[in-house]
Amino acid sequence: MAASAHRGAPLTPEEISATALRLIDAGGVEGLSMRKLAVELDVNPMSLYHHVDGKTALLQRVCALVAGRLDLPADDDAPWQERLRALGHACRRSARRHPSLWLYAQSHPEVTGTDHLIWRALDRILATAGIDADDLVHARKTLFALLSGFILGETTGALDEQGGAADRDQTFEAAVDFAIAGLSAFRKSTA
Amino acid sequence: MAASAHRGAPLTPEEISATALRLIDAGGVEGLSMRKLAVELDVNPMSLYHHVDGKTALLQRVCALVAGRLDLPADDDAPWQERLRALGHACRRSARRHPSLWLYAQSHPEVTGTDHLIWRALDRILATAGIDADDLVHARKTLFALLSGFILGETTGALDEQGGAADRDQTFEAAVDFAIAGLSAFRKSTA
DNA sequence: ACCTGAACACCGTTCAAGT
DNA sequence: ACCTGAACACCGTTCAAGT
Repeated sequence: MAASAHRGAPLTPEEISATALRLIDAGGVEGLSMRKLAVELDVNPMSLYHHVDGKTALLQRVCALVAGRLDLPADDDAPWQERLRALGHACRRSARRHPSLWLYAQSHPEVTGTDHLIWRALDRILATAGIDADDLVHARKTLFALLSGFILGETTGALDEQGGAADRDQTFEAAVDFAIAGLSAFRKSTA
Repeated sequence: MAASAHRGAPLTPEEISATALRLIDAGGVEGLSMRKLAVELDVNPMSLYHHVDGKTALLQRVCALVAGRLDLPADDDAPWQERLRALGHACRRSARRHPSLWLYAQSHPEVTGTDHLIWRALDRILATAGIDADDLVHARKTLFALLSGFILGETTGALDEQGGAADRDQTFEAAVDFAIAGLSAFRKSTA
């Protein structure tokens, strides 16, 4: 009845993270438990604690796994508007693939370490856009809020429930246009 | 040792919600349990189930309690920009008073029922701002995302951890300016 | 070294029995 | 009607004992 000894291979970290991600996608972060993960890996629940430092550490690794798969836009010479749009799409794509994990990560930022990859990329885009140095922090945080909130609303469904038969992709494009126009508030401030 | 019979009064819904809110503010939504709430009310844990339909229903009531205390801006003849700003400040104030509840509510929108109060008020403001009817849904959802994301980031601390010694209030004002400028993307679309 | 059973301190919730 | 004890089906995690 109980899970028997693991089949040969000694349970790699990659296997643990990948399986956890699969369970999260299927049943949500709330539905993941160390015990269920152990069953899925055909292993005694307590064996996991020899490879992971606890549930929080496990979730951190899974977040890192997903973050590594983001395909952020290159720093090419495309117009900054396009790169901004591409950054948003990359995040949305990932969030649609792993909704429950994104929901969790956004409520528990300590688990992702403030997403270095994404925000550094955003900073480079804003620099190209000619944002005043004084306002760069404000601009980054504001765009962070907009993107974060959009993905949150899309993931929870709050955005859809707000009525209006509008297509989600269409709304997202509108939000990007809004952001591009909004950035003028920062560019003009010292003019 | 165990909690004895309740002291006289027969445990009103208001008392339950108010006590739950207090516990949430003190120890987070995650830290609230039916059992702890019962101890706090000096009642047997199972007695609660005669007055509330379960933990989810309890959280719904607590959210409604907090939503009722929002002081949203009046529909006066102040400029729409000011009313927009005031709407944002009202939400931020509430979120700062009850951070854990807001965090929970934003990840579980089913618990708030899409916040009718706030979004109806926002719609009225946008109407005053002269947004095209075609774009109103997009505009509302975009502002929803921005406000929601800002409060999320402020509540979790993700916004602060992004470096920059910028004052939070200052960043919020900058975000409102950004939003006001961004709305021009909607106003010009049919011109 | 690696694995494991039992145990601890929790959960939300059900249900039959009490008053 | 209202309350309650015991119980069920879960959690994450510790720890001493096994191989």
